Amino acid sequence: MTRRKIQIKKIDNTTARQVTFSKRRRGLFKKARELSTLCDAEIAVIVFSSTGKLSDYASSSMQQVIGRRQNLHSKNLNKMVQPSLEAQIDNTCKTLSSNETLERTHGMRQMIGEVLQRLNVEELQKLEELLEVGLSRVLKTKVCLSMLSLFGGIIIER
Amino acid sequence: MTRRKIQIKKIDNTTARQVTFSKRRRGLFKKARELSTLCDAEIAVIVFSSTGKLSDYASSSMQQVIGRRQNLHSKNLNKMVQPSLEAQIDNTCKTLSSNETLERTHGMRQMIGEVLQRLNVEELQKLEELLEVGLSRVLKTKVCLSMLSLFGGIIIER
DNA sequence: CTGACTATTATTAGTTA
DNA sequence: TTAACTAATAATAGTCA
Repeated sequence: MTRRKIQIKKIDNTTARQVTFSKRRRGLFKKARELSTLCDAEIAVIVFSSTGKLSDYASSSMQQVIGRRQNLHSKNLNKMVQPSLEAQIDNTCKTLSSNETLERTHGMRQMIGEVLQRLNVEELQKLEELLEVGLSRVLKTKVCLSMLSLFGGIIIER
Repeated sequence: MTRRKIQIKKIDNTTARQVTFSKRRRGLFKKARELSTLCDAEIAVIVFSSTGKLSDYASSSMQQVIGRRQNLHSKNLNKMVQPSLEAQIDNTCKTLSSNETLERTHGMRQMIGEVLQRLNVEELQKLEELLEVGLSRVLKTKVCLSMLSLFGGIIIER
């Protein structure tokens, strides 16, 4: 597309491929950012490199769709002052089960977004272990189906 | 960026904004496709227009990340020959609760992907209603926390 | 590897049909 | 409206430090 026109197929040379990956990924994110700003659109871009490394762009309201917090890249990730995991879970449970006025699905989705914004990776892993131990097989099945339903619903509604 | 350089801020004129949206969205998807092909990367791009309409691009392995089936756009979506919703759920439950060798989390994630690929939008909505009725509030809380944990885990691991 | 350079191609803003 | 056209800007493949 410049010194020479190239054809769009996998670049064999590993080094060249990595360089192109970096350049074009930056370009892709820039385009996404511009489109979002110019047209008031919400955009999420998720990229896995061939070595499995994840990077992403998300306009503000899409942060929760890709399940990450605005400040995930902060060096101070684990040093932030925040309530304990237990307190956060407890608070989430209380909010979930007491707020009768929230439409259920909407409330759940919002909750997912809100809590994701407060938990970091390590905490999510602890939470997962916690559930791992506590859930019966029957419950797991229901959980899975619920996830399926809701996770599907978040994205698929169109 | 052509007849004139523009500055990147929301385009006021509605018509112009819509036109630009269409053009640039196509450009964004093309860039994503090229990056995926050239560099063997897995990419998902999710776009909501300002009016809320969803469109997306996903390289093959990312189809399940954005929760849609390869043939979602098929006109024959609802005419496909497939087992009843009840049979699918039943089968999913059996698989989930009988396969002892599947590592739990991995199994769940795989299941989500697999089932999403078989259910269509209407079926997901029916499934959601079904769960709506059946789940107690306590279970809902656990379901939400599980989703949080697993949904977070899918994306956040890096 | 990483960043800067630039000749060229690709994208697109504004225009016209 | 929607589509095609181009002049002009933007992105980038290849190169070099």
